[in-house]
Amino acid sequence: MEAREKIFQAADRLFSINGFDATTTREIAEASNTNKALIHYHFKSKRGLFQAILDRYFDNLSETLQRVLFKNGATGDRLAAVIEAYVDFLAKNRSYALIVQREIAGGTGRERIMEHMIHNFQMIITALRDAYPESDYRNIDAEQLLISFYGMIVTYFTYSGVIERMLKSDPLSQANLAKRKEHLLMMAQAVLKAAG
Amino acid sequence: MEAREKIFQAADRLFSINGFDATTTREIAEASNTNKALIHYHFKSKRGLFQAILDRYFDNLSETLQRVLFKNGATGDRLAAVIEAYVDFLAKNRSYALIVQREIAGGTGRERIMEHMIHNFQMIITALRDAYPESDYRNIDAEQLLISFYGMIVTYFTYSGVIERMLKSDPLSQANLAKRKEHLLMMAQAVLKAAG
Amino acid sequence: MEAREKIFQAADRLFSINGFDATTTREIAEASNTNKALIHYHFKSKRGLFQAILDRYFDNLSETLQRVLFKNGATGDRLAAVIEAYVDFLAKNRSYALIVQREIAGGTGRERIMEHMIHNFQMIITALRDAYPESDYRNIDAEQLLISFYGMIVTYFTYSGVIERMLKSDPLSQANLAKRKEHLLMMAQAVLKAAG
Amino acid sequence: MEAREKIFQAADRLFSINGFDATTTREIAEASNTNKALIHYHFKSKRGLFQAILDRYFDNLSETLQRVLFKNGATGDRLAAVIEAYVDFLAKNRSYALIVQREIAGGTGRERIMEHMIHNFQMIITALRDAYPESDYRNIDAEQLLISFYGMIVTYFTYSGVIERMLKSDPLSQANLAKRKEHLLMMAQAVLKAAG
DNA sequence: GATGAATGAGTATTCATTCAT
DNA sequence: TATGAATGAATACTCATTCAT
Repeated sequence: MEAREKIFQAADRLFSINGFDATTTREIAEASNTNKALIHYHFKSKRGLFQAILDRYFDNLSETLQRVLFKNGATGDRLAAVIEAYVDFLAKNRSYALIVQREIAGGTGRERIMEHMIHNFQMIITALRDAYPESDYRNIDAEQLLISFYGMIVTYFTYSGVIERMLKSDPLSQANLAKRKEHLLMMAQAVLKAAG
Repeated sequence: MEAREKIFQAADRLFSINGFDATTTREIAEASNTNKALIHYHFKSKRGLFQAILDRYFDNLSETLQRVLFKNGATGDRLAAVIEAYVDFLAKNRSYALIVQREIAGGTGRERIMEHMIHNFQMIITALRDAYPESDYRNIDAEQLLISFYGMIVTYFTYSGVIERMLKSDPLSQANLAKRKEHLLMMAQAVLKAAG
Repeated sequence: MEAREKIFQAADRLFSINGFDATTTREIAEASNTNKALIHYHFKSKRGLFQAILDRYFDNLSETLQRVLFKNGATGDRLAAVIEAYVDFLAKNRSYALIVQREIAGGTGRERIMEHMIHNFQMIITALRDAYPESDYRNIDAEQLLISFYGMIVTYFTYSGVIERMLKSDPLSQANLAKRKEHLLMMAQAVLKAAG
Repeated sequence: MEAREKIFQAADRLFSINGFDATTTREIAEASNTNKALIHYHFKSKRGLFQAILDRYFDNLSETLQRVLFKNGATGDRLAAVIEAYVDFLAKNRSYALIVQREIAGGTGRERIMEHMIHNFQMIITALRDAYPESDYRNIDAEQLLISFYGMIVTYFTYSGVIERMLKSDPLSQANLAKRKEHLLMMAQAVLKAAG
């Protein structure tokens, strides 16, 4: 593997475990078997490296969402598809949720993350609204619903440490992920039925 | 106000804004109109100060939950009461959610927070289960439900920056908080109805 | 015991073990079951406390030497008496040698110690010279001899850690001290005989 | 000169003058025309720098002793050779005696120094014993003799401040060093004669 | 691309000392 | 006498970044 990519991956892992501030360039250099100066050669600065990591995640996530959102289908189907896609994305990109969760709470990278976030959220809302005639689910407040489902999904990953102790098994195992998805879909059906 | 308490409050504010690592003892000393040495005199270390802040929050939260959980009432009523109490607690203690969210993602203080968290979660689950005869809501998976509602509630506060831009108004205003509560109660009713 | 004396003794012990710089007023306060402010009340400053300890030692040592030096007797007897008295003094005041050895090598207290030292040395030389007619031991260089015997005596105490490992028994036991004295007296006789 | 060596030499000088604790990294950085961070880059820590200095001294001393000890010759010649070599070493390495004297009295670095010391002492004893038939000097206690001569030699250097005032001339001048050596050799002859 | 050396600015922490009571 | 609280100055050490090769 190229040095640039080795640095990238070591940093991704360390940032997700210890956060941006608590991760040092020396640690990244050691973990990637390179040296501090090379990090600056490839990424200009520690923050530049961090941004590169975030950008890659957001590119992948946007792409994933777009692929899923603009298929035709009923509101319920679209909602289900987004839920599944989001869960799969977070399961595959373990570091993403941890990094974002920390950074959104405050920090230098907050603004950039918020922009991505808002962009994605609005894309989702547009897609969902687009799927149902105003008349059908007039009681549904799309923003509130989005926050709720986003919260339900993402919390499962950011609190996986706590959840592991509650469930007494790995929350990210195939079985437990399937169970979580099932629960989320049940929630979606329940709310649509109630609002219909 | 005593110096100890001035330090405590300044630190609480700064930690919640910038996180533990990005907050310096110099900043805390300046913000509290004291000096760095006094922080160590009263709290032994920067981390000791952080723990003192967390401990106070967890004491308050535990007390709040206990007051609300063990009133009599139907399952739905208890669930509604917990939701309201949690939202109120987070609204009153703005820093808490931000601090915990960051720390739970990883870092030196994670273990201690996780213990508190699990303790509270199990207390809630026990109280809810205790409220409904096994037969009534046999389809409800209490752990999944807890994660979901916890996620719905807490995300509203930790993502308040994003939400503010979506709603184009302050998510923590009385009006918006009331709206959020209403939504959460609607979700609770929907899921209970679906599972009943 | 009075607080003043408790501080004095705790400080004597700690200074001799770790040296002046490496001993903190907090340690002294804890070891003496008092508090830092009281040290300053009784001794003005950390250095004042140190000086008080040194002064007490030098007072005792001067007195001891004076008692022994100005008895009548032959040169050899006087030399033997000084050797014995010095060894006994160092054996009884374990901290003294350690403190002086460190301080004489350099440090803020050096000047004061050197003054005491020179005063004692000159007193000894005067007494020894006074004891023998210029003609008897005209080959003896009193200063050189003094340095030699002082070195032989004091090194046994300051290097007691090393010596313990060489002898495989406690250098400060009665038996070993007696052996050391015997050796020193043998050295004294040898040199006087050679110079006579 | 390289920065590493500049730091090394400045530190050697400062440690010998003021001791380990009273010497600050800032002083070392200034005296060596470098900066504090570079000290840690090259020596990991202040103590690491100190150890490096000690290690170099002990390497040189061991080598010096070995060169001198295992030449053939009578007991008296070997003793004389060791005395001369030791005096020359201390005269050339002014800092060594001061640093060791202080550290041997106690502190964090004591153990390491004691090990070197014991190693050298045992090497000397072995060499001396090896040089005389058991029968010749059966009254000589080699350990006591070693302590005595070590004390006579080293004290001349560690107390050079006091001695200067007594002699009223520089104890480290060529003339005074020669005089000291002469005295030490006289002592050696006297004791061998007495014990023979 | 890669790397050892170098650096200014910063960190948490500790210190002896003082003050008010 | 005794003590808890307070403080300015200092400490060892670490950091991200730059530079020369």
